[in-house]
Amino acid sequence: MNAEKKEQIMNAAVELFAVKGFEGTSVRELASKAGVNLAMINYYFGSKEKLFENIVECKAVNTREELEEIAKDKELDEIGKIDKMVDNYVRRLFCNRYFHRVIHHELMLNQREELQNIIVTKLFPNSNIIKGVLEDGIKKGVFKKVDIELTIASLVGTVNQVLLSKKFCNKMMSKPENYVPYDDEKFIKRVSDHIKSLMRSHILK
Amino acid sequence: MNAEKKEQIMNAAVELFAVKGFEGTSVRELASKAGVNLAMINYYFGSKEKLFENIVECKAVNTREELEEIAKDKELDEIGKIDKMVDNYVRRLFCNRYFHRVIHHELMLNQREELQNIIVTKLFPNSNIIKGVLEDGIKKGVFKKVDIELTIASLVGTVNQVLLSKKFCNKMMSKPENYVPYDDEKFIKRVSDHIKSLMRSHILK
DNA sequence: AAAACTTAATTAAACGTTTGTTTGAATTAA
DNA sequence: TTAATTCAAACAAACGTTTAATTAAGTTTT
Repeated sequence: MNAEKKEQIMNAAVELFAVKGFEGTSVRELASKAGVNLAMINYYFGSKEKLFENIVECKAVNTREELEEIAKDKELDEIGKIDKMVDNYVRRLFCNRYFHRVIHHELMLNQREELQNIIVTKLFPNSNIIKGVLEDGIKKGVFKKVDIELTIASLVGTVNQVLLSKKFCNKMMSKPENYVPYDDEKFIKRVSDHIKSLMRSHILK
Repeated sequence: MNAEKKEQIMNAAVELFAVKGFEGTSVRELASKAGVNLAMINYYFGSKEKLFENIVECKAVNTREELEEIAKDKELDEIGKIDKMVDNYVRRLFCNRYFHRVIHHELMLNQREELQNIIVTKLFPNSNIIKGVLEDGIKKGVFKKVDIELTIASLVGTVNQVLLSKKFCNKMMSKPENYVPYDDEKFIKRVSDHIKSLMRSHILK
């Protein structure tokens, strides 16, 4: 197995799936972008759908560990943990925005049951860690008794909102149409700062 | 032109596009669901893509007027306006969740430039009205000097987050897999209340 | 009011492409 | 020599769209 060529195909696929969707991407276009022969995709992955599953399995970097480390850090208080998790989460999503789009795209559709289950079981533990920190803070009396689940939805949803539509994002931010906000370090900080401030005022007593 | 049959086709299309995506829906499946002959779709709309454009033009109910009425209401103070707008927005999106999914889906993809422009020009004025209220509140000194654009992103993003993936939503809310939260009046109120509380603590001095 | 005519709506069948996938020969690597 | 890789070509199936024939509805003429 040529691991390098497999990588090439997967990278091309992530970008195409993100921009055109799974159904909107043909294997010919995909092969062309990856610079490999059409038949190589089925040779390596078995089918277009198996390629998709392979991508989700591979590219879902183990983010749980990073978050768990923050959750266990005894040098941080509850709000400090939330701050650090937000920074971590925003940065990671901005970096892997193509992959994240693919995931989000797939979650929206009710196709490919199998794939949905893989995604949910990979994503769920992450939000569970944040949930734990919120619960701790409430128990200790440093956080208000907020709606924990929806607080997480606000956190995740805010990032998604700016991440998922460049056009709408630029219009809202009064940036030119061709501006790419996702590589702009200042913009990442702006989003991070906003969410942290939003969370602080919402949960801090 | 048989307006009733046109409606049938559009309604079937919205639901299918929402669940399977535009590319993932075949005109045969669509015709079958709408209970019309395959050729009727091109007879009435010209093409599958024109049908899509037609849906966006037709179904985008003029929500601007409702929001503008709230914005102009002299009986309400700034935070009262925000409260009412949130209620209005959440309820409307939950009611038209299929259509909203289609819009969101299309905004994510960078296909069909024409269609994207239609959508953005229809959606943009809405967020601009909310923006106006936030600016007024800040000018009057009753609101904190928050990041206005990202505050709107949080508002919209929170609703989207619970609206766009039933599976993830149910998992997060510890509901059974087959539960449909979007018709549950209690759930709508819960989301509304959360966002209002989030906004109040974030923007109120 | 009936018949003749005209236009609109509906249909099954077929159109040419494109789709994902497979094949079997050619090439490369071990 | 053997096995793994690469490739052009072909596969059947599904795609969006069009066609030409038929039915229904509406209008005009007798």
